[in-house]
Amino acid sequence: MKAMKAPAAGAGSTSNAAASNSGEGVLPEKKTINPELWQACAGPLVNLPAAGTHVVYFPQGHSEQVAASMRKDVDAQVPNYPNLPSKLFCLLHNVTLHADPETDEVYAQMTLQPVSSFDKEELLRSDLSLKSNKPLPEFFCKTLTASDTSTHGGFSVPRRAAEKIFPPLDFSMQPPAQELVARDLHENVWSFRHIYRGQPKRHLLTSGWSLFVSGKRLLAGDSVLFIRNERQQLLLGTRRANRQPTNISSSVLSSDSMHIGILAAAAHAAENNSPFTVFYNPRASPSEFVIPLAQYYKAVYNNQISPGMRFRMMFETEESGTRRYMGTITGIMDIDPVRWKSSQWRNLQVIIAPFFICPPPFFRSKRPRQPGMPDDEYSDLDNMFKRTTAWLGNDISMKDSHSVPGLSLIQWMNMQQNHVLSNPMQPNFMQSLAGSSMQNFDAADHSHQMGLSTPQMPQPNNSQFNAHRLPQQVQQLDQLPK
Amino acid sequence: MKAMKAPAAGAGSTSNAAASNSGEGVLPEKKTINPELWQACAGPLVNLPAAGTHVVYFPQGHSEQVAASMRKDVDAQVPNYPNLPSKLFCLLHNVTLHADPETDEVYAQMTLQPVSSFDKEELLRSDLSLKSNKPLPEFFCKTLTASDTSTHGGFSVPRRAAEKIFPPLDFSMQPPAQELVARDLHENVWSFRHIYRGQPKRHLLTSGWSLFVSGKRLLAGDSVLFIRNERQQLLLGTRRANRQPTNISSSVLSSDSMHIGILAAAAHAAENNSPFTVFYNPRASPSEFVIPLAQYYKAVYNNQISPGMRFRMMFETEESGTRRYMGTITGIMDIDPVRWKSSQWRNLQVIIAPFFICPPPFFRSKRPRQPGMPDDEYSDLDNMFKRTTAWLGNDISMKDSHSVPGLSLIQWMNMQQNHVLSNPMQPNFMQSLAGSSMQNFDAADHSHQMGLSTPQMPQPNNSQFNAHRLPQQVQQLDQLPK
DNA sequence: ATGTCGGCGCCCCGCCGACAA
DNA sequence: TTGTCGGCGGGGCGCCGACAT
Repeated sequence: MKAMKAPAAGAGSTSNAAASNSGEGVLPEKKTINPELWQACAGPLVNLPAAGTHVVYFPQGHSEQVAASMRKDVDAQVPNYPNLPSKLFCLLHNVTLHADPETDEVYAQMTLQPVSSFDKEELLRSDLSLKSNKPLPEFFCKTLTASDTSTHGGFSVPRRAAEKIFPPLDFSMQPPAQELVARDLHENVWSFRHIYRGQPKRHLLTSGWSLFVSGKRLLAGDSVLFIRNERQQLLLGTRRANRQPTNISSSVLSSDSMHIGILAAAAHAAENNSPFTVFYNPRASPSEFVIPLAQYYKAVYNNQISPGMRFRMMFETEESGTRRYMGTITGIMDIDPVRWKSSQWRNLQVIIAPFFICPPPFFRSKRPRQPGMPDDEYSDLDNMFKRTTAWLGNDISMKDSHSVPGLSLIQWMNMQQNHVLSNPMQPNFMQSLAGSSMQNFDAADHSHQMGLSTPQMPQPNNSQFNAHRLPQQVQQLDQLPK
Repeated sequence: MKAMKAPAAGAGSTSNAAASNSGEGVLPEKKTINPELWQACAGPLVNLPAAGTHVVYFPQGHSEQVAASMRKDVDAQVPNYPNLPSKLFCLLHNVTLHADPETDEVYAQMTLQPVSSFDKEELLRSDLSLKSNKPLPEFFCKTLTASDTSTHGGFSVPRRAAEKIFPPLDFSMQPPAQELVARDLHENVWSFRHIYRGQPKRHLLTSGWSLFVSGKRLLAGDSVLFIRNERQQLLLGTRRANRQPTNISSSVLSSDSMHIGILAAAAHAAENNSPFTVFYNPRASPSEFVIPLAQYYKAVYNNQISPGMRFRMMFETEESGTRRYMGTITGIMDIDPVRWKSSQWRNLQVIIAPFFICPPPFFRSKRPRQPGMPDDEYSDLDNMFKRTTAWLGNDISMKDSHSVPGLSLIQWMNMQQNHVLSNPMQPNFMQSLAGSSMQNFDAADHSHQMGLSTPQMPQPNNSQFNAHRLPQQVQQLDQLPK
């Protein structure tokens, strides 16, 4: 069997027509980023507002993103901007998608213009844009193993993923094989030899794979994802596991100046109602800080937020799916009452528990799974038990299975640090938690309310719910640059 | 002859004691950067002020550095800061040296505190710090050829460089060879096999070299430099040729916000006399924007700046040496009279000519050269003729060879765009020019003064001096991110 | 179903002098 | 003096199934 020569994978692809060069135009040779691939790399919980609609911008959240990117907290050198409110109502002029040419890290550039008022029609248009999300195309996401990234061999494709995403093989060949061609976020073309061989039989990517690994500088623990779009084309993206903060920018600007720049730019725009530009990095930022106006209104005016209230939270799984958890509000207070008084940014303290509707013990899913899709279901439920029982103990009784799928709460209403830790080895947890979406709950059963006296610092062992809580690890994970 | 196995070049070196973590502390595992190596990588014209002395800070220049790093000019979205003067007198609390862990790009972090006044003693101390620069250690710098960076072979060491920098070989061996061990800016250890072989005989680095090239991701055109310090240790650094702007930071902060951040941070510090932090990137910044106080005073108060005045300008050669050129002032005006009125930043328009003291035609230097050292002499003078006659024409008469080595002018007094272009194929020219140092001249002979009516836009062909001037190319080179 | 490893073929990395600029 | 290339030997890249989990 002769090995097929890898046909110049990643060879210089010509850039697309430079169309989306509005607004800032930092990168002169801007390419058009495929929106589906961008969304897949960003994760299933990320939802960008639509251009032309109205949004709410939170300077606090923007500052948090910089702090996370710089692995440095906001410090006291930053001056106060008394005329800058904790939220700005803005018209979102423009949204362009980007990807770092070195790391493939996805981010979005938004041009915002503060507005002093808006009418009902604009609110409705924002509401409409919430529902117009077409379903994501088929894709799968796999975390690379040591074997996948070593120079010793190729890439082992999960069976269901290969059958769902890749073109069907011609099984009359021995062994069945074909050439796969996929484009990345920068329109670079990568080609792989896809072969079905071995004993037992399995799907493998061989020729071309090592060029991809070395070209993208992938390491074990990073993830690769393949998409088949509606035109049956293959797209592929990556996600880095080791989220090193981009301290590269520290060679240009001090983190203090960055924070000042964000606040001063927003303050200047707010005073003059002039447009300004922000960058949103969904996988570096703890939370979304630009949210649709309708989402804000539903959260604030359609619900009575109070301690004891329960709601649904969405978390991202390792395979880029989603999973439900339950959050219980334990307190409402400003996270920074000095600088940002009466802010709605992270003003809820929450504890989190896994969310079951009707979990039969040791239930094993028999129906066909869809590993890559945001399933929002209970596939792999035995695994879930393993993880949850490890930190919640065995004496949990979930009585609140009667969920009321209520109105959407907004993602920025988030717990501060008062949450039960899931698996400390799962760094995605904090990030997913921060980006979680919420749905309110039947608030009738308040038997599990914590009633903490000092909500910022969780009191251990005052309830079965936080019996295994580890405040130091919570603290530590909070400071990860997720 | 058996090839020596490369002894794990670049294997994980342990970080030094974290000492210099004052001020910002962005990088927690800060290493102590070797000052001599940092200086060599920064270039012979870079001169950092000493900590504890007084300096002058120019927000305009700081903003220019960001613009150069972002490949984007300052635009109109930046608000005015009427209370921010064009220069700030500051106490320089702290200077720490850094190097980008990815690219080895050198930069310095400075903590400045604006002062409302200073006394004579502080001015004298600043003056003293100007003279206390001990001579640089021996080093050489070579631009890598295609053969140097290809996987086909090793590194060809220039003969004089090897003899001057490397430990002497034992010529009783056949062939003479030894192992070289050198540390880079991050205290990583690289080892090379240094061998003297071939017909004709030459110095080569073989085993270990390719690991260095791939580890540093060096390409043909990049430069590598070796230093032998006073303890006979080898240090090595790199310089990238393709100065791609660090648009990585654009995924965090818009360039507008960066400019605003710089100006707002300086304005806030100026109002409160509070400390602030800046980063100075000598090879990305067009000019130094933090200069010693004494240097400023000498330039402003010891000289009568006027059109027609001549002075000496220092340029960096490709081999990291220096070369003199002559500048003639053709105009004095604000570069941005709206935003920065009466600023002394780049308020001189200058034309440039090569500087000869007594150039014998087709003189060929016979004395031993020192390729790496800042020679400030006329080695390679025939080459210089080739370059200069190509753009100045043949009818140049230099009558001003009687130089008066006057007081130092400061580097920020710089031409705007009104200069004769040297070799368009030499991208270092603009950078060196921007970082040039100046010495004033005998201003008696004004016969070559340009007397331009519209100084910003040079009028072609109104003098023998700008007969070959190419404004468009000047413009183009000006926008390079040097 | 899939992660890891021994086996091993062959490509290409990398050391050599020839040769020319 | 030094940049490039043909020659060529050997290390490691990369394809294979075995085997374990």
